[in-house]
Amino acid sequence: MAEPWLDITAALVRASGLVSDICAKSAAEHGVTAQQAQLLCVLEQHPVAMAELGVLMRITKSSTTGLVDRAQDAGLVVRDTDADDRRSHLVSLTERGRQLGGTYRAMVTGRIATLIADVPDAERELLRAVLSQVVISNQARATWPAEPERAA
Amino acid sequence: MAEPWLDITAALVRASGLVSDICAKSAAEHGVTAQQAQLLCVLEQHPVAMAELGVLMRITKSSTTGLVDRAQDAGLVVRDTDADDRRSHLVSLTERGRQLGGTYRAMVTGRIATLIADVPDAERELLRAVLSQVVISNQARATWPAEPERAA
DNA sequence: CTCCGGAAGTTCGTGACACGTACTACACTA
DNA sequence: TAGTGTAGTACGTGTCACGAACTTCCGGAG
Repeated sequence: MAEPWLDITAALVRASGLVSDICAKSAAEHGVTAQQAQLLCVLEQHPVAMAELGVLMRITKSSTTGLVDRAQDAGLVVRDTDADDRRSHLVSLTERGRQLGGTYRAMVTGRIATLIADVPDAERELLRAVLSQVVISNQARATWPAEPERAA
Repeated sequence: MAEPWLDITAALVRASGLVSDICAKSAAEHGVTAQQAQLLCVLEQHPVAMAELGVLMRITKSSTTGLVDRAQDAGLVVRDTDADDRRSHLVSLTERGRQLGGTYRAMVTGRIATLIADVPDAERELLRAVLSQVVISNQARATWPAEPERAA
């Protein structure tokens, strides 16, 4: 059968689904859901208050409560009361959550490397640069950690 | 604050989330869910049997039944018995489903055009070509229609 | 010091959507 | 005709999203 031709919208939407499926599959292989895996990524760098978590993940307060409840039940995160404000809780990773998040990210990274293995280095770097600029300019959710700005 | 540096995995995962959010928001503005919008896209070209729908959308038979039930209740699709095999149903779009699917895709297309408005044409074409090749090579779910192969 | 408005988070009810299991109706083959 | 397999549905379960209402706590004004 003839290979289909994809315009930019089709390419981006289908690529989005492909990457999303890789994340979901990798999460399932770690015994967690895609949402829990995202939570672990968001918490990777430092503890975050519940309200801020909801903002970062673009979900409501009640959804945040449920997601953190289930992650806590699974032993992946803990809630600590903020000493300065007893209304507020800080959510942080347990050792188990940190380790699982690490191996999850390694698995996703490996699968993405396989996905783009046939893309020449120059095109891959352009893909990286263009998508980076697009997600930064459009305030994409930070559901995968970034590195600090590196020297040129 | 310093702009973060994203490697290829971070860029792809965050871009995936961004595009997914555009689809979800556009679907909600049409009064449907993201899954229902995907269903309308899959059915856009021709009616599909239930079993094949599940395969195309990468969901189980029971999930397919539920999704089609809710879309049928919303007046977006109909089921027809296959004359050759009375076990089988073909699912097709209603006029309302076809129209809603069309305006949904136009809305997503417009938002994606805005997303990449600042990307130079040459880079945009390379992005399109690279992502197209990646999604075709990796059998991404066809949750957005393609055009038939066009003459060079 | 007291009171009020607002913040932080939880609870509850609801609905979508995913899965697996078991079932019914139907098709095909020996 | 009987046995095997297919197509789809019903049911139970769990996750995850939302909005409304609630409790606890904080900070500022009077």
